[in-house]
Amino acid sequence: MDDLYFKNALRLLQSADKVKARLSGEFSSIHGLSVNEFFLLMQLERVTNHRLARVELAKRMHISASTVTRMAAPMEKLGLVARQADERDARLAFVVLTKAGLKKVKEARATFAKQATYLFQDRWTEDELNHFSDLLHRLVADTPGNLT
Amino acid sequence: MDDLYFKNALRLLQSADKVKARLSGEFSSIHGLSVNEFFLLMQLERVTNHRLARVELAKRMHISASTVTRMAAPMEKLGLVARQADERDARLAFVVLTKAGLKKVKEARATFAKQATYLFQDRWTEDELNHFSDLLHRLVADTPGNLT
DNA sequence: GATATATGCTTGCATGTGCAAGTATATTGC
DNA sequence: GCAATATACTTGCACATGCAAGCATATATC
Repeated sequence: MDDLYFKNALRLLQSADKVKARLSGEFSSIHGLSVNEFFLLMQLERVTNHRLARVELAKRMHISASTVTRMAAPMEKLGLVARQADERDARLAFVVLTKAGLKKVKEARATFAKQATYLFQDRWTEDELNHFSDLLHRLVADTPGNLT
Repeated sequence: MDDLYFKNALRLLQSADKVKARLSGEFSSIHGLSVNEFFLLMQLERVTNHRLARVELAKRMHISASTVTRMAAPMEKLGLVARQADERDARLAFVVLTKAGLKKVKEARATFAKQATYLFQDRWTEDELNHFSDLLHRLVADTPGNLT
């Protein structure tokens, strides 16, 4: 069994490396967004009021708080997100999705979907896709940042 | 079907982010190696003569050639890998695993295996693991750098 | 054999990222 | 109410990484 654990973890990371490398190039050149920035926008999109505290965003994306600060800054300059304070707790600085950000994330989603299609289409059956989806879900089901 | 493609690609990347974040911290503190450095050593370990040209290593790891150059330098200082020239083609600079590197990769493999165990043990059946492994394999089967 | 093109590697630069420390605000314990 | 602690965020630093340019060598064309 140990070998099976090892093999699965390794293949998971290698597959993701490959897919991410393939996505990254084209993705950023189309929308001026990195895949990670796209993920950040999607986190905001799916949540009530389209806003999250920086710490919460960090947890959901498995990145550090400082990275959130630094990712948000350029996107704020582009007008995709805005900074919003909390009335009760002056420490909190929400990242909130703007109208322009909402539009951008919808466009980027189409690109991501197209790339995903290239990855699986004509090679995977619907059954395989459903099963794969279920198994992957088990790895992220308990994660508050699961985007699916 | 489009949604299914999208969901699978997204879950794959999110799962990997989560697993990698979890691995990274503990892993580097134990062996002084990053997960990526460990992957590089494993690429060398599994290949004839334990050596690869930098360009070949880059392809197999889905990283740029310059990254290989920069990853190899510190590991060379630590004595884990060495530089080796080709007799026929003076452009080639192989990265070759040393005896110390071979020892290190075996130790690190144990740590990786332990972490992988935490990930799946008590939550996944053998059937599920085998099926997951097969499906992941389809994503990397045609990749020369597949480590499994 | 000389020139043009291709290939392998390195380096300068810009950007992304985590950790530890610093600052500001909240909460807790007394 | 005040001191101690905890939390949210930012910033300095170190390191990782890709791209484009540069250099050296190999291969192709003539």
